[in-house]
Amino acid sequence: MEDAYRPATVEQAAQDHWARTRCFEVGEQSDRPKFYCLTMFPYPSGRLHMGHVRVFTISDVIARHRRMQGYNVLQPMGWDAFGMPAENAAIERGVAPAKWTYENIDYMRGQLKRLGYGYDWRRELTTCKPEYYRWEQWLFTKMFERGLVYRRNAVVNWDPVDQTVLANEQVIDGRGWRSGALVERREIPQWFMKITAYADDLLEELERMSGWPEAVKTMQRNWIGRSEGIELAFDVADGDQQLRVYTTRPDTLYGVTYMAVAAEHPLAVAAAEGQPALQAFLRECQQGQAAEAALETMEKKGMPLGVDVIHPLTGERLPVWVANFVLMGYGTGAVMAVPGHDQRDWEFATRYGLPIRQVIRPTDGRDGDLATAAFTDYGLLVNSGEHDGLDFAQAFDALAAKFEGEGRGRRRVNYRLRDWGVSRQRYWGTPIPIIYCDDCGAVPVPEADLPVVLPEDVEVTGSGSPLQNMPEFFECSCPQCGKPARRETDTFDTFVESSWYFARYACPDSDAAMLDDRADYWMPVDQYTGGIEHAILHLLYSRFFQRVMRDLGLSQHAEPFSNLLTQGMVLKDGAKMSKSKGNTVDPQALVEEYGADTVRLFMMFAAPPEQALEWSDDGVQGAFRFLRRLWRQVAAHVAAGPTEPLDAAALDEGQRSLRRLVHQTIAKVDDDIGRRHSFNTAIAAVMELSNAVNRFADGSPQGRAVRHEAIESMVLMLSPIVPHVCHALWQALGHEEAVVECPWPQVETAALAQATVELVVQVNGRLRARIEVAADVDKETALAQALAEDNVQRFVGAAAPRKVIHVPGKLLNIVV
RNA sequence: GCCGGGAUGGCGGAACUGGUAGACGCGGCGGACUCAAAAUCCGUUGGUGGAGACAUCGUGAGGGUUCGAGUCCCUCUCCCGGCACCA
Repeated sequence: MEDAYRPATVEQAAQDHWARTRCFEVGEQSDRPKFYCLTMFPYPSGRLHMGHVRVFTISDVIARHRRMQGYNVLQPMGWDAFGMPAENAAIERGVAPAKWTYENIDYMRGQLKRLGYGYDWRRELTTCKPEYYRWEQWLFTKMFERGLVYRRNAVVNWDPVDQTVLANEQVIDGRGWRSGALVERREIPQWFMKITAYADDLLEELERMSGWPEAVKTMQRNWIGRSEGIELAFDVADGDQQLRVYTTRPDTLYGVTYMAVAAEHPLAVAAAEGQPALQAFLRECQQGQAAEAALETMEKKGMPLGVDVIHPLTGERLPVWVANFVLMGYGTGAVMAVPGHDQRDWEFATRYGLPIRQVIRPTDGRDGDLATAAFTDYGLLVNSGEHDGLDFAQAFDALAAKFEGEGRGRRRVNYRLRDWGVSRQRYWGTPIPIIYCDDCGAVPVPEADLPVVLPEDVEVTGSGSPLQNMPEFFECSCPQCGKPARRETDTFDTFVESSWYFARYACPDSDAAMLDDRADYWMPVDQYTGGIEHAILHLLYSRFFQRVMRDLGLSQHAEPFSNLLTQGMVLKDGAKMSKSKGNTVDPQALVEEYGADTVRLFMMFAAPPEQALEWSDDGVQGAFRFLRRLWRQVAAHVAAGPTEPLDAAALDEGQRSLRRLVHQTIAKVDDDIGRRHSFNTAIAAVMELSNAVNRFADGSPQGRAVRHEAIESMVLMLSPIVPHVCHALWQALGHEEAVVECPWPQVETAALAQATVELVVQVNGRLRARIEVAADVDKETALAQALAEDNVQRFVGAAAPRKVIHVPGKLLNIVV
């Protein structure tokens, strides 16, 4: 064995071994239980960044640990290859998106291999290839047949100068990123997937998903936003029209003092005819961005339409206002305003001098003063005629029954979740397989004509999609009647590709079907790891697609991911690493300087996976130093010659003590990696063991046997984290079999036994002494021994203890 | 604005189910080795007082529950993620 640790040669040798033995290529014939370990696949942006290294290392450690525990582990890798950056590169540098993407993939694949991840590369997926997206197009046509997709108008960010649709991130301070023009909201026809048809199922199943973090489940619950309320029609005065609204607070109905409608609402459009001031305001409402955060934070403005509605209970006339915060696309495009009991309505009413009426009285003695804010809690009805004195539930039932009897309203479950708009007016994406025929309407492309291939040789200008200028792409004939027709030039949202790739890894080469039997063997994913930023959209869309695939008979499973780990970001100087901030650290340079193992070790040691990780160059040095120390430790042990077998019964106190630590550490590391995913504490525990071995000076035959067990255990325990150096060290320890094929070390319970333990002694909850007691000591004995301590006596004094709390094996608290 | 999360020494973090605050690592300081430096090794390292034993303060801020709170509850501050066309 070499004296010095040389990562470059060590890592090359280990990677050659894995490639030669193809040990990460797995099939479905196995007597081991399956374990499917997956990370969110990367966008091929050009080079790996530290965030990638972090998430892939987390997953690789889990996969290698499971493998040692005897599972048939699948860990695949692929590329989420469609998306805007490729178009941006095309605009800026004139390189075709396809060429740019494939070159990035080639480079990044090399980087992944250099980092030593245990992937089954035969299953690599690239979503911009027709073999992949044809099945996505196929699924869309099946959803079309089942009525799960439809077309309607929806709002986009419109750049009036570049004449193009902008993504939210391309709008900076309300202006187009390239033109600088003020962005407008514009409605265009788009395709939608009916995720709302699964809203209740997606919501309810969360209750049973014990392997997901509570925070993610809470966010999804709130996103789906199930509410129970009443849909109610107000009669428009002086006419036969009705204004429909939905409310979850029918108990506040007597407090309605005005109505608010969206600028696009028919009532507003009709009222604006011949009223230039109102028309100007409606135009103003269409300015600004489509993003909800922008809408919610903008100044709330409105104007009266000069139209009244009749209050269905009091017969009072209520003015209808148009307001910029009410959106036509959500709900009915109209809301009833209760300024006394809704804060946004309160602010609007205060601004425009509209009446504020109290109709709910607090039940806990508060005054509920409406002069400073709305009172939004539940309470008892007042100023509500015959309904005075009812509580929320009673008022809800009474009013629902009344309106249902009159045919004016009905109880309704409503969701905040909206259907998924999948149309994008972009080039670099999966073509939507639809043909528009003047006679037959929107017709899905027949299965035999799939895939609709995206032309790769195009010129991207940044103004609209190149597909719109390519007759050879969009000119076609109607599949139904054969007449000349026009192909859809919009492409899919890239979230569509990432909503089913996890299942496709099971059968990436299947050209007869989207999924086959192999998907049922591997699915669901046992461990899914990715960024918390995907907590809602990607994970909800994937849950939706998995259900659609189940309902089409492609899978038996409703849920795609059994266990979810959401990892934090990698920061430097407290900020997310980004080119614009100039605070990036290139993984490639570090791998070249220290080796992959050092980078992996630092990543796993610096922070628990869910938390943000603060980058530290010194910390990387420390990780490298530890590996070098480990190397020397093994080298010194090996150089001292072979050891004799361990005889557990013949050990002295010092030997038993080190051996106890070995088995305690195995138990802790197994739990830390396998259950808690607390890799940083697992590494700390092995470091402590390594320090203890260094201090252990016993050169006797049994002393060396104990040290041998400790060192072999350390190498096995570290091998999921730093697999290359452990591959070399395991060989140096004289093993024929590679460490990657070794089972996880077993805890020997007998080695954990301990005759005495340290007990912390507190007086009135404050630490005053530590005593050594028998492991099974009773309370009285422990108390007597504690009272014999000088420092305990000082604080207890002559008084008799009022109360004694004994936590066996931990603490004794004397209360005086 | 709404939803979710976070805040512990000089720094990254540990404390898993309410029971020893600061494991492990980095950095600092002192020492050994060396002509010297690097590397390595040993010791030490939250603040204050004390020679020490030890005492006392201390987990973003303020309050509360408890024999005991970093951990539970209430109020607040700041930071991060998401908000449906970034991925």
